[in-house]
Amino acid sequence: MEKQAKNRDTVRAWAQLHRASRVQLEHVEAALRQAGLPPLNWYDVLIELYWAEDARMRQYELSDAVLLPKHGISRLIDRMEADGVVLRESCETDRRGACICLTQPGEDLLRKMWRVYGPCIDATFSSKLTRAELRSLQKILPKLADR
Amino acid sequence: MEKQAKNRDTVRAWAQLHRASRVQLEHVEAALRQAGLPPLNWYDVLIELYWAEDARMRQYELSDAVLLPKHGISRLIDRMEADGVVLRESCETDRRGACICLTQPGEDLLRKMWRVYGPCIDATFSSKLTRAELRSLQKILPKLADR
DNA sequence: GGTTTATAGTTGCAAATGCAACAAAAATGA
DNA sequence: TCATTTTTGTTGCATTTGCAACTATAAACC
Repeated sequence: MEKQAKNRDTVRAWAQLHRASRVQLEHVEAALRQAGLPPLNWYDVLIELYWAEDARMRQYELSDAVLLPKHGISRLIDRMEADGVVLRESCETDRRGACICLTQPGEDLLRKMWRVYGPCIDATFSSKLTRAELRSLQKILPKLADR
Repeated sequence: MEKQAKNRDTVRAWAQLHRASRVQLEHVEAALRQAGLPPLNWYDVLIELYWAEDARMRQYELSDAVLLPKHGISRLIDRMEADGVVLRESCETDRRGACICLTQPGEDLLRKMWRVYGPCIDATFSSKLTRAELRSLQKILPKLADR
């Protein structure tokens, strides 16, 4: 189990990848919570909408962008809509689903979250890496990131 | 928001890190589920016990090793004990908690899971990286992995 | 057109997770 | 020794997630 000499390095890198991700995310989630802000996946949705044309996207697009299954998105949007940061607007070209729209309060929240999130990335991530290491990660990680 | 030119690369690497981890984990979890096996955190606990002296650990040690809060471990062990793969044995030197012991069925399950897990790492992880990239990750990621 | 298949999204129910409060034992320290 | 604080673990409750079944619309195929 994980002991064959030849795979050993591989498994170590694998484990480090997930540990690094978890550790980093824990920091951010803790910071957001402490600031009385919603969890990170709200940010993920908000920023996607912010980047999208007309600040609107279909749920299946969000689902793809933030790596959440469709029913996960459905309920996440329920909560966010109840909070007023997004809006479901009926879609003319496809009556099966709605367009999810970013509201002004949503954009405000996005900014408020970034003021906590951004510094957190600096403190726990970029400050621990050299420029070269950062570039290296940027080259390697995308290879592991497509589904 | 994430737009300042100077931080841009940083944020991209940050995002890739988490995306890579998520994508990879999804593959493994899906494979395990399809094989009718328990989720990955069972494996994490089992392998830690397997590596431990006398195949036994305290819950706080597991908590630290697998990055799960103590109440998370407590309940995870509940489930695993109910399944017979670990055992809570009273601890002589500290009557507050028990020692978690790996059972024979637990070791069997560990092997069964590895037969799915291992090949999965090859297929979705190592096969996408060169030796040099692997070494690079091994050097960089640990810097991001301590709490 | 009409039938079949695929896609988008919702919902019920069970399982897992997070948070806070709690209990009990151990360590600290006056 | 006795009171205080820390550590270890459990439990109740609310929130979130996962899975499967379902509805409704759209697309594809005769």
